[in-house]
Amino acid sequence: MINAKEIYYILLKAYGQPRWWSDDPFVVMLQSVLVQNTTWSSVEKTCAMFVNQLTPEYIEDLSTEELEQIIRPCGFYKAKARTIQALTAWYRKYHFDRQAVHEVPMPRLRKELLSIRGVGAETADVILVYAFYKASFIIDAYTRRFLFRLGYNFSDDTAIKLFFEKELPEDAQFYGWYHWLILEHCISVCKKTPKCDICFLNGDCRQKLPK
DNA sequence: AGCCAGGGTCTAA
DNA sequence: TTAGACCATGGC
Repeated sequence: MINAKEIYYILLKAYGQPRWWSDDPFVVMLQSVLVQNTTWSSVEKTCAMFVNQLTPEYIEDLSTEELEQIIRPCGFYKAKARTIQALTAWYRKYHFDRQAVHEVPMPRLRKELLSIRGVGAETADVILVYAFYKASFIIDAYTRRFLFRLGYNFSDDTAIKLFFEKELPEDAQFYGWYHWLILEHCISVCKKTPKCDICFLNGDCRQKLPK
């Protein structure tokens, strides 16, 4: 069966140099919460309303109600507003300094993020990788479906994480690129065509996961 | 019209 | 420890 590295190079060849989520760590934090169980287009529209004021200082100055109204189109707006405020407060402890966060060991950082209500495994890993360059492989719905289409049937996310992390170099940039390629594949191909050359299973890229 | 989206939390068994 | 209910809006 195809392994994690082989998958990466197939995707790389198909889609080219992957992009990074955002070079701004706070944008990554905000968007990773907003995108929870929501479409990316809603996130983009919401972020456009901030008009270059997507800074932690600006968010801090908003009342909870104001923040809720701004992010409303992304759904679950009460929960997400609370989470964004908690994340911002967490980042303040590091003086909004990316380097200061980066210096903290990954496992401790991950625990800190997971202790924030509204931040689960995926959100924490997105923030770790794309905002702070820490290597923790990101598993989302696309990753699960993609692997299933390749013929894998993992019991849970722990097994998936191991599948990637045991074989790949412990490299945040690599993890970030990998996740982006899976995304690129699922959005550009799986959603638009009934078949593709990369997913094997029945040749149907749009099928849902069992259970 | 109903289903789904890059999730997370809480609860009951 | 796991399955299911719930959170909410917008797009198709």
